[in-house]
Amino acid sequence: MAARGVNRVILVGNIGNEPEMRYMPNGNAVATVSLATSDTWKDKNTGEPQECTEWHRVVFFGKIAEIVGQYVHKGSKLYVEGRLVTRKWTDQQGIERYTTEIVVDMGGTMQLLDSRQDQPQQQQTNQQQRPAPQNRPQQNQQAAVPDYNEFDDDIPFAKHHSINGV
Amino acid sequence: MAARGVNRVILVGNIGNEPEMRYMPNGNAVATVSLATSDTWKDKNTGEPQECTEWHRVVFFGKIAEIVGQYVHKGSKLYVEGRLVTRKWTDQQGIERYTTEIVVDMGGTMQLLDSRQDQPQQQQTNQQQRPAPQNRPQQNQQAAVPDYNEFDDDIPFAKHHSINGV
Amino acid sequence: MAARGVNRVILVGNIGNEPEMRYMPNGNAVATVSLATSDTWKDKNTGEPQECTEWHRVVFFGKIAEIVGQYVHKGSKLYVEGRLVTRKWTDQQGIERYTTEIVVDMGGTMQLLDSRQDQPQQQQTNQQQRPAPQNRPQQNQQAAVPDYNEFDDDIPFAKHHSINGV
Amino acid sequence: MAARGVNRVILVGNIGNEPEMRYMPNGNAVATVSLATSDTWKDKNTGEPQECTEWHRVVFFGKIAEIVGQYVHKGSKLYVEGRLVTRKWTDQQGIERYTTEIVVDMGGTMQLLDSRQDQPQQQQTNQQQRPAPQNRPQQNQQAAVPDYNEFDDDIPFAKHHSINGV
DNA sequence: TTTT
DNA sequence: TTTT
Repeated sequence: MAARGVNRVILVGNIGNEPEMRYMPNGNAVATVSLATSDTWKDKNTGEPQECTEWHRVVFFGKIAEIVGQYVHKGSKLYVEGRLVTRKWTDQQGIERYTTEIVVDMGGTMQLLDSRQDQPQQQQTNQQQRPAPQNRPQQNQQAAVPDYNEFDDDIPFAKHHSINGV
Repeated sequence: MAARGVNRVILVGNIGNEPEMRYMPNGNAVATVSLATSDTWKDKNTGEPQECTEWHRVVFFGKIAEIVGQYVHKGSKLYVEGRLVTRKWTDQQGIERYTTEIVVDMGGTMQLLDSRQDQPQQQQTNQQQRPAPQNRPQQNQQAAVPDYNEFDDDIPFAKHHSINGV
Repeated sequence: MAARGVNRVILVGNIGNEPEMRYMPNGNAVATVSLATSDTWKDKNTGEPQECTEWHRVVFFGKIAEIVGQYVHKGSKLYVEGRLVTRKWTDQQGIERYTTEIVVDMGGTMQLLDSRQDQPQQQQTNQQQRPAPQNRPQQNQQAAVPDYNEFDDDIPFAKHHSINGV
Repeated sequence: MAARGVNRVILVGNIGNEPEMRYMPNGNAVATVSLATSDTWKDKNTGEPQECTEWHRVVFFGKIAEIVGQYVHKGSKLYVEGRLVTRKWTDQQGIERYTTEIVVDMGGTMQLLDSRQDQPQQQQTNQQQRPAPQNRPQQNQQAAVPDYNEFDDDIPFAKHHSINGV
C-alpha cells in the first residue's frame, strides 16, 4: 500500500485476443490480455510512413479482472493504468526467462472505451451462465471458482502467470 | 510522431548503477540505467512489513542521454517519462530472448530529483574532459563520440542494446 | 523545452461543445473545448449511487489544434495529455479572475477515441472549404487565417483566451 | 470509486508554504499546499532564456493529509498524483469565483522526494505535541481534532476549502 | 455542455 | 544494483 518510488503505466489501445481467465486459490479472478499500441512516423530519409506496433501483456487482478472477463473482448479499446512487474519463469526446456507485464489491481484502473453498440454481442453468450460481477455477492465469487480452475488446466503457460506476493 | 494508442510509463526511483553509455553510428548518445521502485505493504495474515523492489531497464536516447551521462550516477533519484518497448535478441547460447525497456527519447522526459549538494562530486571528475552538453555546439556532439565508441567495446552485452528503427 | 518539475494532466472524457477555433497573429490555430469526466460512487450512508461530473477547459495549440478543429465534435471521446496553466484575466466588470486550463501543445498529445463510423459526418461539411491539415503546406496555414480572424471577433470572451508567452 | 473517464494530474515540484491544516467535522484531516512547477525555454526571436513558474493548489485528504502535515514543509519537493476539481465559492465582496485544485485522496498518491537530511528539523518542533500518524491509533485521530478546529478559524479563506461530496 |  |  505504501511505496517508495513511483511505478505507473498508462496505455490506450486495442485488445488482440479474448481475455484469458484464471482464478487464484482464494478464488480471486485473474484476466490476461494483449494490448496493442502503435507508433507511426515518417522515415527521415525516405519520407515514407512507418508503423510499429507494440504488444503489451496486461494482467488484471480481483474485481477488475471479473469486469474484464465480462466486458472486454478481442478488438475492445481500453484505457489501462497499472504498474510494471517483471517476473521470472522457467520454460519447458528449463530455460529461465523474464516477462514484463502491466499489472492492474486495486492500485490501478481500467476504462472500456468502446461505445456499447460496438461490442460483439455474440461473444458474450458463452459467458451468460456467469452472473454479472456487480450483482454477485462476495461469497459467490469463491463459489464460482472450482469450475474455472478445472478450465484453468487447459490454458497454456498458466503456471507462468502466478505472481507471488501480489 | 503520430500514434494510435497511448504508451506511457512514469517512474520515480533510484538508479542502481553508473549509466552505461553507448553511441549510435550517427553519433547519438544512448544511456542505459537500472531504476528501482519499491512497494511496501503489510502481510494480510502475519501483519509484518513486506517489501518488493522492481528493477526497470531505462534507455535514454539523444540529447537526454548526454545529460544522463553527465549528471546521473549510482544512487541518483530520477523522474522518468517514457514508453514501453519490448525487443527480441539472441543470447550467446543462441536462445531468443525478449527484454522490455522504458525508452526515453524526444517524446519523453527526465528529471533529476537530487538536490545539487547530494551529487557525488568525485564521480564527475572523470567526466570533466567532456564539456557540458548545454554549452557544446551540435558539431562537437559527434566529435566526442570516437573516444566513447572505443570504450563501448568493453561494455558487456552492448549488442543487446541496439534498437533498430526507434 | 527544459523544465524544473513535472506538470502533467491526463484526461479521458467526452467533449461538451463544438471546438471554438481562434488564430494567433502568426496564424497558429488555437482550439478550445470543454471535456467532461465523471466520478460515480455510492453514498456511504444511504448506499445510493452518486455522480459528479467535472468539466475541464482544454486549449490546443498549433497543428494539434487544427486536427481538433477538423475531427473533434460535440460528443467526441478524447484522450488528452497536457499541462496545467492558470491565467489571470479581467471580466467586463473589471473584476480580476483566474482560469485554470489544460494546455495541449507540442509537449502534449491528443487521441480521438471514437471509432470512425461514430463521427458525425454532417458536422464536417461546413469545414470542407478548408483543406485537411496534413496535406496543407505550412504557408497555407497563414493564408487561411484572415478569414478566421474575422470570424474570431464573433466569439464571445475571445479576449480571455489569449495566453501570453506560451 | 467507479468512474467514466479519466481525470489524472501528476506534479513534481517544490512547496511554497507550510501546509495549511484543517479538519472535517468527522475529524478527517485536510492539508493544502502551493506547489510550483517551472518551465524554461529560449525565446524564439531573442534566444534569451525564459522561465515561467506555475503554482498549483494541492489539497490532500485523510491519512495522506496527516502525513503531509507531519513531513511536508516549505521547500519540500513532492511527487503528487491526484485529480482536478474546480469548485465555486463566494468571496467577501459576494463575487462568485472558481478555483481549480488538485485533489489527492485515496485515489491519489504522494511521495516526498527530499532525502531525510534535507528536512528542516526546526519546523517539526511545533508539531511534536502531535503523535506521528503511523503510530497513532484510529481513535486518537478524532481526539486530536478540536485543538485544530479552533486554530482553523484563524486560517484565511478557510471556508473556501470545503469540498462537498468528495 | 458530454457520456453511460 | 538503488533508496528509506
